[in-house]
Amino acid sequence: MRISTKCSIAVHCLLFINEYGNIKKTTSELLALSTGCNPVMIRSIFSALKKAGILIVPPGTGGARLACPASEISLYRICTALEPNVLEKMIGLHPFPSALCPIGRSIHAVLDNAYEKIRADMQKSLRSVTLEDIVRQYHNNQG
Amino acid sequence: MRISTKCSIAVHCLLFINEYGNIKKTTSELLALSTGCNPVMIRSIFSALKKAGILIVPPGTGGARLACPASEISLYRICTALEPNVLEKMIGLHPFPSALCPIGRSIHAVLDNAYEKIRADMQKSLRSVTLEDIVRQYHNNQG
DNA sequence: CCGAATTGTAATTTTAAAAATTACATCTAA
DNA sequence: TTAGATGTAATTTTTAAAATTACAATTCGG
Repeated sequence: MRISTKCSIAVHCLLFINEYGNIKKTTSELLALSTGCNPVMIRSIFSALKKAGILIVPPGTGGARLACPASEISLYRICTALEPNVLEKMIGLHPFPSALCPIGRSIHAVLDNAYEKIRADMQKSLRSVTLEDIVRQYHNNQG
Repeated sequence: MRISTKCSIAVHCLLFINEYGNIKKTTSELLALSTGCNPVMIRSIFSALKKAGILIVPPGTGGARLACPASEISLYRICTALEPNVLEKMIGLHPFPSALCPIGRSIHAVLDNAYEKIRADMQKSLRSVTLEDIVRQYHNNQG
């Protein structure tokens, strides 16, 4: 699985809430309109962000708001909130190498070793970008 | 799109050819057996590796062999041979943000800016692992 | 306390992407 | 010339992502 569009939708919503959360009641309906996806998708994303301590979502009434400063919300936190094993699933393994072949028997162990390095680098990279950076970029863009 | 299983299958095949290419005629049929996928998939992967200057595939007769030293074949070269825009497709963008919303209008530009950093880091990481490393790991694993 | 507006979530359907299969033309060397 | 390969297009199957439907639970103004 790639890093799905959910991550981009989540960033979109968090940015929206950060910028306009005080002047608009940020409901799943409103954010569905803004992102162009459906309200159930938004609620499912919010549910995951809530569990991860990123977002406060008052049930019943609308008006989600950030649970912590934007500088503490990295892309890594967002991605793993939405899909805990995102890095493991990022690079696909062929599921049925032959046990009759010496390469087939050890390929998964060998690849895991190589991919582990890629995953560690990717984690570091995803940690290095925060919602704060994205907010700054949005402001520059609005210039 | 994630980095598909094609990349893992390609590494499997290249490792096989590097280790046993001189004592076995490495046909698409044989590698299909070893990897557990079908011969057409192998031929399609070989076709891409051939165009990228990684593999020599004599048409008609079997017996593919490496076109350059294992130390020059990085995971990045393999991945991009198989799917040129692999990094661009790695993180999904939601396709229809609303043009009526200020966030909706600029979200793609803002995300592209953030994701570009992730992609650059990922490229560097994928470049840092070569078939030579994987061959070494295979030998360690064999004891 | 009622009811409109909202969140929470399970179940289902639709859509899109990955992989396998089929088919057949082309190439090579014995 | 023929058996055993590769090359590739077209189709089908399988799997994963996303949308939709449905409805229970929550909140708060009146």
